Amino acid sequence: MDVILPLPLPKLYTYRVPYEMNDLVFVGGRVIVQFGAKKVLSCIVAAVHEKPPVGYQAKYVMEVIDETPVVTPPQLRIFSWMAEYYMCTLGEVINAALPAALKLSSESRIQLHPAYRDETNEWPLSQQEETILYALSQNPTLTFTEVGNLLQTSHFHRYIKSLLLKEIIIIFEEIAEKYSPKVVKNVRLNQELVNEPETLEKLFDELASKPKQVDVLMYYLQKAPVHQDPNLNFKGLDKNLLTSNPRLSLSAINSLLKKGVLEQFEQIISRFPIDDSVKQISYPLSEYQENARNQVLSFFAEKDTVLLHGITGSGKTEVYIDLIKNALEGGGQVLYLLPEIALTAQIVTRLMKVFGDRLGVYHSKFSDNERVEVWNGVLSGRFQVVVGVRSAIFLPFHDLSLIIVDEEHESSYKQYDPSPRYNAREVALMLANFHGAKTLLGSATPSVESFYNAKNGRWGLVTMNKRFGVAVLPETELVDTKAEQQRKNMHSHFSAKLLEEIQERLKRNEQVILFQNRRGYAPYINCSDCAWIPKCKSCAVSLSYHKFSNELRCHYCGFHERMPFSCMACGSTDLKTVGFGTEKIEDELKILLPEANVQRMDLDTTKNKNAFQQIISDFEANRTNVLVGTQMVTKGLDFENVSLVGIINADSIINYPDFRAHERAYSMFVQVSGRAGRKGKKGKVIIQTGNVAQPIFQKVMENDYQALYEQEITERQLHGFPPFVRLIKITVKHLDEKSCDEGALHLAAELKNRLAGPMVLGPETPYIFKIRNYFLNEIHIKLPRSHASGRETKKQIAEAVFQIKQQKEFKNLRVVVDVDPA
DNA sequence: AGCACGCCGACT
DNA sequence: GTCGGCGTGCTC
Repeated sequence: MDVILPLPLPKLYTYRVPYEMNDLVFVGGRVIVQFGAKKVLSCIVAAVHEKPPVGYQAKYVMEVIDETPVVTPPQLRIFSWMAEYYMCTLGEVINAALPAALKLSSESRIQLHPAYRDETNEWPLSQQEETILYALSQNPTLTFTEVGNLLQTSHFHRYIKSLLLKEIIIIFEEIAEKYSPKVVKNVRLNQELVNEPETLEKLFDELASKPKQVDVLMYYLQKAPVHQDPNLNFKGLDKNLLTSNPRLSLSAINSLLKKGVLEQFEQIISRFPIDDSVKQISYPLSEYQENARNQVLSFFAEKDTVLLHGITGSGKTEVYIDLIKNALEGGGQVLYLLPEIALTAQIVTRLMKVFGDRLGVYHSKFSDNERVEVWNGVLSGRFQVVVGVRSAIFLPFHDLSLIIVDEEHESSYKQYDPSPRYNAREVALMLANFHGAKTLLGSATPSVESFYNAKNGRWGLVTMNKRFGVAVLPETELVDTKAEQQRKNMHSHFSAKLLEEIQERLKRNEQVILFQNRRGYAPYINCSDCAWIPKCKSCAVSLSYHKFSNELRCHYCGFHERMPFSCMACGSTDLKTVGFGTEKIEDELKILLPEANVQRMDLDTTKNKNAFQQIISDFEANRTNVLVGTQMVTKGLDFENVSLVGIINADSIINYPDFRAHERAYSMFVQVSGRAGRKGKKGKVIIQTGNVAQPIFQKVMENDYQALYEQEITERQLHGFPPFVRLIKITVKHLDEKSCDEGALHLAAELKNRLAGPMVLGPETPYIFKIRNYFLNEIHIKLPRSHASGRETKKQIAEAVFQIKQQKEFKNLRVVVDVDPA
């Protein structure tokens, strides 16, 4: 039997199945095996066969966990595809796919040897061993981690080994199922009392002197009228319903339980309660939307993928909902993907109203137990529609018929940090292909790649360029900050024009959103006397100043320290902040417009679970006049009362050294502008820039996506960027700068040797050349589209990396391969 | 990824 | 000597 271990190992491992487990093992189920000397872990069965690997005596499977598969065969197919396409191991994909609670892990524990007695011990014991023994006299068992903490060292294994050798302790492995079903305590009437109404009547007579207990019983009978339907008693009532009711006495409930009149029992319930009170509401489509829906459907008759290019406020969501309903009628499952910041309570509630408890929600803010329930709900077919973030593509669908990828252009569909470095949009297309499902990609500002596919006829293209209802497009005005500066019209980062407009909204009791794409107070500080700038010790970046916490922070490694009082280089106390982030904008606005109620929404103010919702509801209830924020304020939030949107510094968004910079900037401007003036009111957008001549503004103001696309596609063709080539980014990391540079050079040379020379670019030292103490170098591969999937190229890359790492001077080189980088 | 093993330099 | 620090290699 072959298993996939949730580790970055390049191959599968084969275990022998004990005879008695033969019938219990199947593909997609979890089994427990021992891997290595002691590690015990759960893994997924990938194949059941009888071919032992070359020359090895196999170990046996220890235990079979599941009675039915947790991973379905179509999932294994897509996981393998991901591993190959994104150049990672199956183990890494599985690891990312399974909710942590489905991954059983072992924690080694120690306890005293049953035969050990303190007084008969003849072994000399070290200080550390004494400490462990003492701890074991207080606790029956200790985990390895606990021992490590106890001794304040990570080298505790030698002491454990020593104690083991002296037969003082024993080790055992504990495997914990981390998923725990939610259990409620219920109470119900003693069944005899239900079966024999006379006994119940008699009971009431007996309780005449105990009015509190009668109250409890009456309440129970009112909530669960068992005399009308005796079956109701099986379900009983949630005990909390009784105990938390202030009109009922707790001691009365307890005496009834004691007497056996009521009995308590436990019930496993779902974390997503079935709420049949939700009436499924359907919104009728407008004629315009219906037309778009029909176009999508007719494209689906001949094409698998359709791009819906619909401007903000054109009512795409209604079209999606209608298409989902349509797909469900055909009996299949539907996956609706949204970027994290767009998956808000607003949209979930809206979908709930239509799909009720057939809808599963997969969000990264969910607890692990909740994720397992969604996983199981999809597996069992309870959830036919799932709305979720990028990781929802891992769910165990067995019969998808439609996938919707909303805000298709969003770069957050791409995962970078832990491998697999996948793009959920691309995986969705492959997933649809495997399931024979259709895919609808939607965006107001499609990615250049997608629009290219739609224009050249590979995909269908449906356009919605009218705003829904009476909503009108906002009016956009550019403010030239350079000119205003000269006219002394700038109050710090605010132009007189912007301030004036904000004040006007305040008077009219309308709301304002200000967008600044950088968090913190200032990106760096600077000594006025010696020009010293505090830098991160581990990364090649300056530290950002965060006023609220009075700290300097590194946005790359998380390092933070107190804001110094004086310059660390010359001792001068004249430290000034340079540049600005959301925090400074908030601060200054509070000073410039003291009457305004300003709130900030960025990564720093939304760290805890409820903060985000709190800020939103404050704004919704008009308790906040001005909302200052990063990208978070740009997505999916519909506020009717917002009539002004200000972009504080447009240039910082445009000026990125990246071939997607303009595309991203355009999309961001359009997205933010979309927040202004919904539902009838004409909104206004003010863009502050030092470069009014930048042609992108013209396109934003005229809402001319086509022009942007034409411009971008020309450039991409000219310079060889996607969609005309596939990009693969190879990052070479090393703790030593010289080894990093040399390793990168060698690797690039090897790649040029193996691949057609012009495809390999670099190595190049990136702008931020060190992160977390690792020096970086980048190599880019440009793979012509004619190379199909690039299978062969990837093989060559893998071999080249392997070969370089064989050389002992590059042993410690870390190589990260990113296929289709964002 | 962990984790063992083994080599090395430093501390008392 | 013992302790703690890495580098290296392996896991059916």
